[in-house]
Amino acid sequence: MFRWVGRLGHMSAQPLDTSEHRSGALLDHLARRMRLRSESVLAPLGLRPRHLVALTVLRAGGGTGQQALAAILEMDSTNIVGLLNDLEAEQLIERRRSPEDRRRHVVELTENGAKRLSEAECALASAEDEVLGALNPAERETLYELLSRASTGTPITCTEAICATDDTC
Amino acid sequence: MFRWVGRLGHMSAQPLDTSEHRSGALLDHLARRMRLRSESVLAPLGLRPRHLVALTVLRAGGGTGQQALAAILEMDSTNIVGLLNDLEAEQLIERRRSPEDRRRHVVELTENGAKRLSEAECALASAEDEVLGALNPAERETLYELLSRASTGTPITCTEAICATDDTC
DNA sequence: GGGATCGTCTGTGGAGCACCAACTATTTAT
DNA sequence: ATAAATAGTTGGTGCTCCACAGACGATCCC
Repeated sequence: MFRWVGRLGHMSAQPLDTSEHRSGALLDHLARRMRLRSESVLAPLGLRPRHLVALTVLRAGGGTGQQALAAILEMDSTNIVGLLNDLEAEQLIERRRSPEDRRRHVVELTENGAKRLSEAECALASAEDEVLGALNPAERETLYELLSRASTGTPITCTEAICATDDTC
Repeated sequence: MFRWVGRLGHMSAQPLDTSEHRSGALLDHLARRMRLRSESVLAPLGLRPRHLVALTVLRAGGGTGQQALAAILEMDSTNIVGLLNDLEAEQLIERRRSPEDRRRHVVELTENGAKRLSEAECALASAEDEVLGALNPAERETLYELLSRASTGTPITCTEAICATDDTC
């Protein structure tokens, strides 16, 4: 509620009363639960969770070089190669040389890839039902919308150094 | 928008038009991004991301046996031991023998643990700002609330076999 | 007493992934 | 034109996470 408490009196701490609502741990927890279920569901489709992440990112913002992709996925670019090799072997993505910079490989989802991704998402319905069972459809949609925006947007509007000061927190 | 399109005509497929909104991949993606940043931030506090997950779960629903904890975290119970050893070594949790079943170790967050957890969440502010930069405070709170409910609740109210039928999806 | 259960310890193996080094193809700067 | 920087690829190394199995003591239940 109030992140500004204590700013005025310069009182030292009292971090207990309103615990900061950080989503990190919950994100981690739910992602794990989901991933465990996804693995078995995705296996018959020849995919792994991380393939699905890559495909999803590519669908959201395709046509990027694979170095940019490495930045988005925050993976080492050398490992991206293997990942894309898997996907290209099944014709889910295409690597085309960029016309304006022929060093660059422009990665794009193929029609096949979009279809496979859809199938996978479809197959994950029951897994999601288990993990997000406490949320009704409208809430799940809200969740999706928020996650989607957070994932693609990432504008980092202001790097306001609020918490970077010396204060106890 | 319309998830009910095509339900009436029993047309076969067309999975392309409105792709199912599955949060799994996005969850995975964001959790990874967050975890990468968390590691460096949490290190000076002597914690790792998975410790934070455990502490968060314990704060939400403490006083459980560690086998129950293993079920919640969906980890092997043998690995829970090491995780709790780490936390107990720093007096962030306590293992007390259950009075009614003395085989059981009831795990609970100590005051120290709650404090450390708060500090960690506080320290993660900048990390979260980077990852969830596209969301405003209200949206982040909504996200937190949804994740929290999904994480703790898990009642799996109705196992309505909507999608379990033969239909293409 | 006998069998099942909880927690603990140890070890093993596979998977994910970061990092390093070397190489090619291409662009850009001097 | 030559040098330096960049994009991608390949191969290898090593660390961490984690599931799984085996064995053990303590305890509960029948």
